[in-house]
Amino acid sequence: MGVALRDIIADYKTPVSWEALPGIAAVDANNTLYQFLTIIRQPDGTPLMDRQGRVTSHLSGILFRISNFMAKGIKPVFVFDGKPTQLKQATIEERRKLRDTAGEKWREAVERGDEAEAYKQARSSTRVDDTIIRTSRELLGLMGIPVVQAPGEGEAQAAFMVARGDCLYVISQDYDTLLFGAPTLVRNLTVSGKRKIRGRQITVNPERIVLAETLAGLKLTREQLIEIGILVGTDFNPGVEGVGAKTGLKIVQKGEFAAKLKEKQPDFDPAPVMEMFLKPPVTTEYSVAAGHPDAEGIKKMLCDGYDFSEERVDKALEGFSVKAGQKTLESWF
DNA sequence: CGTTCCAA
DNA sequence: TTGGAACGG
Repeated sequence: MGVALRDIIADYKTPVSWEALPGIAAVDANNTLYQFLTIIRQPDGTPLMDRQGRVTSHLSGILFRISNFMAKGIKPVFVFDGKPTQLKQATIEERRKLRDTAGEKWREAVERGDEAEAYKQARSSTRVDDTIIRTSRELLGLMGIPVVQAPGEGEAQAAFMVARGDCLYVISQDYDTLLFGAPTLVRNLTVSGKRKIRGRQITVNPERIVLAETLAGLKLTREQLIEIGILVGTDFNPGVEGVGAKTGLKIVQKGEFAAKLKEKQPDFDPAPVMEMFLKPPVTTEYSVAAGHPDAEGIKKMLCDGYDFSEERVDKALEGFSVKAGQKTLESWF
């Protein structure tokens, strides 16, 4: 998915404890929903569904994660994607094809009883469609979570909101927000900290990446970081074959970005992509103020509408409303 | 992913 | 009490 800068950013990630995170956080909504939909599945790949067969994985993810956020003093603002730019069309089309193929392979794997393959293909067939967006927004509204509609990329809008000081950091798994200028990015903000990767269980801790520290450490300007992104490939351009983050870093540090592109992709003009990261469409028409959670409304939607257990929803709401607006010990100092 | 269950 | 397995919808 996101721009593959992991290998050069690794040294500038610092573990961060939950105690250091209270405040307003700009959540990359599409990234979060995609994550829920890919991961909250049964071993054969079937997502959580109500009795009518409507997918509910995202609703489960939102309910429990936000309940935990609230209990820890993290006030999320969900930022949704707007209209994709023309630059992204090729990527969108490519992803659609991959999803469709995966959907077929999933069905085939289920038929022949290959559970591991079914799970893998099901994940690859994940799509954050209009229904997922609509139902997520409905639940967030009932929870009193502010929602921001980005004019373009949600990641750009989230970065902008942090840069303006309206939010403390962006929550996303992708590094794209750094290219969009997010001063601080927090990854792996999950409660359990445990993840099963290929049968192995590993502990994943929340980590913080400060853009200024990363640029200083790599001796780069933000424009140069974007240049590396362009070389390895972004949602807006395919990248140069055989160039990863480390090679890209070397090329850019030697000042050979333009020359390398001219050599490998003579017909490609990187200026519009650079422009997209430096001056993306964003809006100041938003509010990060949280509303009051409507416990009855949430129960009506989830329990009556989507067959959630009332007991579990009640429990999630408990941590929610009790701690909402309550000062954490940390914030007194 | 996050919660709950259950064996040790 | 703990942590891996099963469940949730």
